[in-house]
Amino acid sequence: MANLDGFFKSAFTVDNVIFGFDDGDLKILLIKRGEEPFLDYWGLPGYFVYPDENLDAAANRVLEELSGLKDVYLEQVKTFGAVDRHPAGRVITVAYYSLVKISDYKLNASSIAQKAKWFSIPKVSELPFDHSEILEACFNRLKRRVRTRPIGFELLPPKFTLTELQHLYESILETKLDKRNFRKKILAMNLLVDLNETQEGVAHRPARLYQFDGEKYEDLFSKGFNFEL
Amino acid sequence: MANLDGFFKSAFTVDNVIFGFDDGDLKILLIKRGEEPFLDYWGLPGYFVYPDENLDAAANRVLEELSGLKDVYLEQVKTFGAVDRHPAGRVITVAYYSLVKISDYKLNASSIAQKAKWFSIPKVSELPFDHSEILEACFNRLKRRVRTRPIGFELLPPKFTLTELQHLYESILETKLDKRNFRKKILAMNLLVDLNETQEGVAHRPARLYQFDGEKYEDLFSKGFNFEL
DNA sequence: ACATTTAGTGTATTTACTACACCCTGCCCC
DNA sequence: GGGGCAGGGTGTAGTAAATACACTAAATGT
Repeated sequence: MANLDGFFKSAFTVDNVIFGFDDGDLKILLIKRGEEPFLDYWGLPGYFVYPDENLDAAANRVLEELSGLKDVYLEQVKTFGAVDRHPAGRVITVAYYSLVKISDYKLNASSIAQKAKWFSIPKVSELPFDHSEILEACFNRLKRRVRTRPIGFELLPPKFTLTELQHLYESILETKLDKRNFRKKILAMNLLVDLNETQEGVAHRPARLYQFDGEKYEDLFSKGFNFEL
Repeated sequence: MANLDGFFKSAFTVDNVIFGFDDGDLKILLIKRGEEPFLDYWGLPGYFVYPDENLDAAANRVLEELSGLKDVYLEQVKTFGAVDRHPAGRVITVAYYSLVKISDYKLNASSIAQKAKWFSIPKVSELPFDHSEILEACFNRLKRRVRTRPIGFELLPPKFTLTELQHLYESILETKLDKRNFRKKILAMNLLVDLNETQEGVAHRPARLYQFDGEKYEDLFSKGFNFEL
């Protein structure tokens, strides 16, 4: 084998765009950095990948250390490797996004995050490193993916109303949707279970609650069914 | 800044799935490896990324060293980083695919490639490292991308017939398409220029030749037009 | 000239998409 | 306890897009 020592001087990190949905708004979780560079800036959660750690595992670890959550939806999006993107040397980063139910989320005290906070996406301004570019790539990926895979449900509590679901899609896709057409289409797929329960304590007519039937989806999917919204 | 030295001991490579279309078949370019590990195996072209080189540049370099081609369509797909994927240490690889016109392709003698050869995709068997997985990911990406972006033309000579174009789509999508509906749809987009020329020297009725109008596409695209096939 | 091979064309049917407005139900407040 | 308020919930008609389908045309080779 040729001498490759000169190549083994790089590092890589994972960065994770963590999406949540709350209060009718799509949000992402940012942390106030506790280390240089960019000390005290709000940035994407991320960290170096350990030598004996797979990439997906590293992305999961970052998420779990920060939030305590396991088994969340996680998808690799793109790798960013501009030569000068990190001051400490050659560091490429593998960007992931994940979808969490904000109701499950519980902030963990953590060495890498002094403070974490949910931000509505339009309110996110310039981020350190190339994190703005990473956010954009992940958001774009989510926009496309959410139309062809039933991953929106990862952002909602187990029981949800059709209006909540519609608002979720509206904030991801950044459009308005027609109520009747939306309901027609989503119900026609037969992937929602009507729980015969209604909201409580709302100051208006309570809405019916539904649940997503993941098993049924898997079954249909394996037979060639394509979710499409 | 905390001591991060322990992290700066990794390397990364790019691997490139180079697609071509010839003889009615979608093909990929493999090289017979000239180095350990996996000496003499057919594998994907790829190499280490130099310390001062961006990722896209490295993928372009690999392609150019091998084929002499510049300015080809290139897209990053996914990064593979299993801990044990490379015997020389921790090496993650960023997978790209590229689309070349086989007619332009001219084999370059190269240190990393003793020999290169086009393989029809179904005839590709097990590849070294995780290259089979990489191929699958890139092929899947191409299948999706080709339906929503006019990138198929990158694989055809500048002048082509509608039948050639249809066969190209059929071999990427691995389906049969209806001739009349295909022509109706593609011509309705008004992105093909009828050159008023016909094939010569064919033992049947010669077909008209068309050219893809990339400028027109860019113009329409910027106004919200979506290619969709 | 005739057999072979691929090129090229139109219509009818079905299916999916879009646009659109009113009544219902429960709570709150006066 | 009656009226107002705030969403919840429902159907149809028109339009556009997708599909299925079969014959004639033009060149070459024998």
